[in-house]
Amino acid sequence: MPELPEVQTTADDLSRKVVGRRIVGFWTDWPKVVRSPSISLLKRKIRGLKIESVSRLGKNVVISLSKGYLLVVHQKMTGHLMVGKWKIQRSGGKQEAKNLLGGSLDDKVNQYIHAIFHLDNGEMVALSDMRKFARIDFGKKEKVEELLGMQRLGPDALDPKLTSKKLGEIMGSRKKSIKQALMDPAILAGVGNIYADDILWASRVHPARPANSLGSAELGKVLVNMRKILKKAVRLRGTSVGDYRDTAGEPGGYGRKVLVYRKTGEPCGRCRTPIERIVLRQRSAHFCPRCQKL
DNA sequence: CTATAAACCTGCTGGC
DNA sequence: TGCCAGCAGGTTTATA
Repeated sequence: MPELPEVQTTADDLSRKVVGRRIVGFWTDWPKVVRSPSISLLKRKIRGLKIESVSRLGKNVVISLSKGYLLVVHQKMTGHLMVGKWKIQRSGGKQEAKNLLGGSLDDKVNQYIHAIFHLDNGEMVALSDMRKFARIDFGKKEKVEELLGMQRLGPDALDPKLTSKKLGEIMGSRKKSIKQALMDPAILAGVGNIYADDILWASRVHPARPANSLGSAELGKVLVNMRKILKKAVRLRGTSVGDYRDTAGEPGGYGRKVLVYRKTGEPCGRCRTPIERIVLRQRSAHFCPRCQKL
């Protein structure tokens, strides 16, 4: 599941691999993947635009194009962008993307390719997404930014301007649990289930604590651990607990470093107490019942 | 305004 | 072995 570190890895890879290239075509077999505008408009307007830069905002991959256009991809749960060369084959009602470059871009990933941007050097940027939740927005910079603004995105989790005072302001009025608040993109952008559990474990804060019940010292710890853990995960090129892959189809390295996520019953790394799992608003949360008191 | 639930999807797991 | 309910989770949309 791509969270901030996975999306950062994707954006960095794309920066290295496709900046300077021109987009010459677009293909999809899943019309819903394009949220805005219409597919025909996207196909017509994107042709010939040059990729100028790639960055990340929250969990969005933001691709700046020439002539003031912007392409925003949200990979949601199982989506990942890859760079390579594929051939789309149709057999019966099924179509299959076959990788022509070899390497780690195996068939398991390729069979879920639902959108392809063709580049002027013959390479492609492909969006593989088993569960078809990913979404693409395209348009003039102002228009897409307005669209992103509609999400009322909170500050980015790695925004250097985010102080513990500001975090206190954001959390102080929230009655929902600290874990839900950390994961709510309208409050804070970039943190998902895996890192939220690890950040709270490192901060010794119980995930079900109301956000507005945390003291300033606790919020300070949450901020420090959030930065430490997210930056470490970026260095390790993300987590592959689910089926996240980088743009070359390789898994991330944080998976082996996960502290508590999906470690129910395993000993806590600090006190050996078995890790517990609870359900918070239909989502699982993992924590140490001894280190993280309510 | 806040908060919650359902919807979007499909592969995998576990129970029978 | 096969079927099927239930689970996984980021975000949007609908509802209270």
